[in-house]
Amino acid sequence: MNNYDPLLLKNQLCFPTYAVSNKILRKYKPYLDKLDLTYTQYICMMVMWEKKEVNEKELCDSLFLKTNTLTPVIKRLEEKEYIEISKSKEDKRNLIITLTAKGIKLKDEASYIPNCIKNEFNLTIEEASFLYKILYKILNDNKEE
Amino acid sequence: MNNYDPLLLKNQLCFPTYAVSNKILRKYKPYLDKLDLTYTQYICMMVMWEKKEVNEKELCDSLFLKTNTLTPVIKRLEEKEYIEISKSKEDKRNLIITLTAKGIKLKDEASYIPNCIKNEFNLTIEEASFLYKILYKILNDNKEE
DNA sequence: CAAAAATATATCGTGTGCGATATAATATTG
DNA sequence: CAATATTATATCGCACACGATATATTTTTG
Repeated sequence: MNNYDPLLLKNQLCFPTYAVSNKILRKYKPYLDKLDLTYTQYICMMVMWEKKEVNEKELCDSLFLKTNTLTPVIKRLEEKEYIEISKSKEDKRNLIITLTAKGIKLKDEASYIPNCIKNEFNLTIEEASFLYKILYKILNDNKEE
Repeated sequence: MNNYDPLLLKNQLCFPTYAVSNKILRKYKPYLDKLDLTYTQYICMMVMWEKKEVNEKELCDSLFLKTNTLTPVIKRLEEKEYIEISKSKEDKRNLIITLTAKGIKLKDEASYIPNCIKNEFNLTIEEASFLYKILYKILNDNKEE
């Protein structure tokens, strides 16, 4: 009597997470295109707007990504002059990333985006806050790492 | 008194969705590597295990992806002989994708994966089922499309 | 204080995911 | 029934994300 098949797409929890993430990125794209930013560049800038100065490790930790992903991204942001990159004098392994004046200005141009995105989705406050809570529970759970 | 900044990473709902999706894909990778499958190939195979035969459009719709992503993926699955690709006779635009015997066998080899993945995450039944519900609400909501 | 371990970053190859665009086949419409 | 629109798929270039690996620097340890 046990017909439950865990390999059915509709019985998966991972798949809708992946599909929703893709859908969100597609929603962002037209807005970010106007600023000539990718989503990954955008979330890097969010960290920079908040911290003003970080090393690459801190940036990686904030975004749950690694240097093999972010090194090329911060190079592109440097080319666009939103950040500056330098080596730390105290610890020459560290890369110091600093927000530029142009980078600060970019925040104003991006400020309308969150509200636009919010309007693209029909979630109640309760749904949004539960979703937020559970996602961070997953993110901060380092079971078997 | 309004200090709420929507451009703070921690005030975003999109970011943890994206980060959790990445985290899930990283969890899958070692298991899927053993089968020489990527996650995208894996979810294609899930559709194939269920439907046995689909056209590319149905596959795209099932996975919320487009042909520019899936055409190369199904070519790789064909090279691995898990599926066969042919043109429909009734409508020559349609690509018919058929599960092979080798593809059917692969399901047995993959059957242990869902339980392994479940054990990597500490969610209660209630959390998982709420998360599932809300993710599909987002996926099936075609507001302004 | 020298050898070993740990840390921070860089580089490489692979496979997505994306919008834009092209093409061929079918359906619709005047 | 021919012109037009729609549909299904393919191709292109770009920017991730990923594990594996390499390198330089700092810290730890015997």
